[in-house]
Amino acid sequence: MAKLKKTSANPRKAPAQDRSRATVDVILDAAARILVKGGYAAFTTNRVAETAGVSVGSLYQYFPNKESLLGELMRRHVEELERGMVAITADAAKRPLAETIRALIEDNVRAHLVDPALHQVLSEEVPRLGPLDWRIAYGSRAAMRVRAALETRRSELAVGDLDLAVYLVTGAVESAIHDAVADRPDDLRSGALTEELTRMIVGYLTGKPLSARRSLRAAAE
Amino acid sequence: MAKLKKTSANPRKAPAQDRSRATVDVILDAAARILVKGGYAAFTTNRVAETAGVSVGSLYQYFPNKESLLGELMRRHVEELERGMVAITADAAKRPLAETIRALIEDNVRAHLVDPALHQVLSEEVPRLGPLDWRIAYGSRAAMRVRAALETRRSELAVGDLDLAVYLVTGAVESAIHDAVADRPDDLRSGALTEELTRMIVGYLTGKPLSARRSLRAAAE
DNA sequence: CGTGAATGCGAGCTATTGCTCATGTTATAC
DNA sequence: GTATAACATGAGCAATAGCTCGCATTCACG
Repeated sequence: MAKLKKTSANPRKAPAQDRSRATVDVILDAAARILVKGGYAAFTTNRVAETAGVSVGSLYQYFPNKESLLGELMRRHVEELERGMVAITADAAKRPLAETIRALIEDNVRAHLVDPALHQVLSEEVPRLGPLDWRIAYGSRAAMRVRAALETRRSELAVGDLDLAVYLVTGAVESAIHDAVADRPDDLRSGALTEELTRMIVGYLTGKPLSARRSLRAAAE
Repeated sequence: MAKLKKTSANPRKAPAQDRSRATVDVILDAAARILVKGGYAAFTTNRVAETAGVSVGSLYQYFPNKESLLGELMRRHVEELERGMVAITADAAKRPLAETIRALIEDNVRAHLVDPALHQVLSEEVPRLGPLDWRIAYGSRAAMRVRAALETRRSELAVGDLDLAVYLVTGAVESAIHDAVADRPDDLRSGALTEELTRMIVGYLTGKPLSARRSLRAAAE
């Protein structure tokens, strides 16, 4: 294996014509398919090019190195993940806390059910890409949004250190849902996991058990 | 890179003399050091042998392939992780639920503070080793133990699906602590995270907020 | 058209890896 | 002391890997 030698920080050419934009897409599609099918071990630039039906040369015309391929794949994924969250946290001040939290969890579940296999490989098997890694960037941005949302309802909260609480809560939700994609897909789809998670989080944050949950759910719809 | 060709399921020789037992240890030590220092990318059999001060030949006398090196490293780590948990869950019937849960969390924190760097590389960067992977095996055994412990106090629980609850709770604890090793080491060491986690979990499981927590902690000591 | 730029090609270079094997050295058994 | 098994060595093989570069093809546009 030639050691990824940081090929002189090469910002490769951006596609200008339609033909090349299609090439870029076809390459990324192939990359995703390979990751899903064979994991990171199968992810070689030669194989990606072959699967995409283009030559390695073309691949390296738009991606300076193998790492950047992963980077772009991750970027696109995060974009999708963040869309919903922004909308929900923006409305936090107008709605009851429990409702916002349930909405966030539901949205997270929904996002994780889109191409779950790729999502999983990307976050479990792909080596860390340094401090610019999407997981870190996404995680901290998500935490900031949730923190801001919770702050609009500070009086309802029964936690001391809000930062710590946000850290705990976002981490728990993210990881529970993420793991459940592989381990408990039925509970994910049925909403059972959403239900329990919501109960756990709301109870923790407000200090009061969320018992009238059925009615709350009805009210939210 | 020669593709790990499952070298004919070779069970290598086990060390018989003291000299060779020392060799095995020195190899595993070097392997751990390399993983911690350079991550999985730096983990090559040649480098491990060199760092250990032995030849590759000697390495392959005791480990059939690179994978098995990781396997042994993981096995030793899990052994350490499980020791405390077994003791605590065994006593679950005799103690209040909240106390058992706090003890489990505290023990998990303690375990994660032993060689945290190695623990992290092992669980984040090392490729999955198939269905025999330690993470899966360990996770499901841990879940079984916790489930059995909770069952001895079923009447205090306010959850419907105990399996789901155990899944949620063990996952949340494990991942929160794991992430906190990297993100919030101070909260981990100060006990703040233990405190909040315990509150969250006990509240969720019993349906009652754990408010008199200070006194509970005092009683546990 | 024709010309330069954009795009595409793929053989093959260089580096490195996992692992073997022929050979040497040390311990144990008798 | 000698034979046998355990242990150790390290040059080097086979297999890839990431990536380059000289050249071919296609496009935009006058």
